[in-house]
Amino acid sequence: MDEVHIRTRRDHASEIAEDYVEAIAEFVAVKGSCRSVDLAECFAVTPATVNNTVARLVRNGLVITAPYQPIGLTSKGRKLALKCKERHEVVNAFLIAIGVDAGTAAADSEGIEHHISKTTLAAMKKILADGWPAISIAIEKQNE
Amino acid sequence: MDEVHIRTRRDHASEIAEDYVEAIAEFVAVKGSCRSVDLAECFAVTPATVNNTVARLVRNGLVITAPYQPIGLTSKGRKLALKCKERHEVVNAFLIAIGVDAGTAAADSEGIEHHISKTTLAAMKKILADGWPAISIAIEKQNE
DNA sequence: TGAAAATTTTAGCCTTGGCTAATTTATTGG
DNA sequence: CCAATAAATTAGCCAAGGCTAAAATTTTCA
Repeated sequence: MDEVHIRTRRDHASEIAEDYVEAIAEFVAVKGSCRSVDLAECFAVTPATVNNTVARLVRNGLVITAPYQPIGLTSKGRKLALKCKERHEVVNAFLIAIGVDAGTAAADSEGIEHHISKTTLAAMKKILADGWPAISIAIEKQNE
Repeated sequence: MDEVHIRTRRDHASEIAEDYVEAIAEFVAVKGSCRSVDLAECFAVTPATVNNTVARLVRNGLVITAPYQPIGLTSKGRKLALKCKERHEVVNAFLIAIGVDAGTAAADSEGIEHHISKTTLAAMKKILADGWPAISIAIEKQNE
């Protein structure tokens, strides 16, 4: 059991980092640059919190910025952002595929994405690409 | 976007509480009582951390205990534990159903469970009970 | 241009959830 | 029964991630 919870804790430590790089990449892509005020609005936190968090991400080598300047990603940050974006989109699409409404899917995928392993992500992608796996319950029920 | 992240933060704040009540319920069920040492081993944290966390859960009305005594749940705690256990089991079973191996399913469901809304949980349960959406339609058609 | 507005930063505070080390209390075996 | 061991608590530390309030900087527009 331990290893499981150790991973969960590790996942959590990187959740905010992942959310930030994903958002920064998005703002840069959509409006050309990313500012503190954008992230504050996006995450519903104060500018002070953004400043604090961005400083940590700079220390971690994910983000580059300078005082009163826009916020950008390092190549490491861009790489992470890309991975997260893809994973996020897969989870979102998958939730919709299993019948969850778009609004709920968007909300849930935001929380879920950070806890999806490579294996589970692959399983979701496979289903999105190839359809459902071998039929079990439904047909068995029908055949009873 | 904001509301989504506000919910994610709220979810996270209750994650550890949920994990603890779930574990406490499990220890009580399996071995009759729950001690600090059980939780420390379960979550791979030090006894000091367990003490600290349990004190918080007591403040929050989920847990009852006394110095050097076993750790139990309040009725509020039991109710939460039950809800979490069921949700956890659904997520786990669902991951296995989509083709994820049991070990990965166990690990991923641990992190995912806290971010699953009622709606998504219902979608997973429906699939576990009735089979895949597209297949169901196919069978319905066959039965026409 | 220069004053008001917006943005960013700083300082100082808080809770959560970790840790170690030392102490206290219970438990167990000789 | 009491000493050794195990378990639990306490004290004090830390980083993450929030906040407010005030100061500094940049931007905007009259």
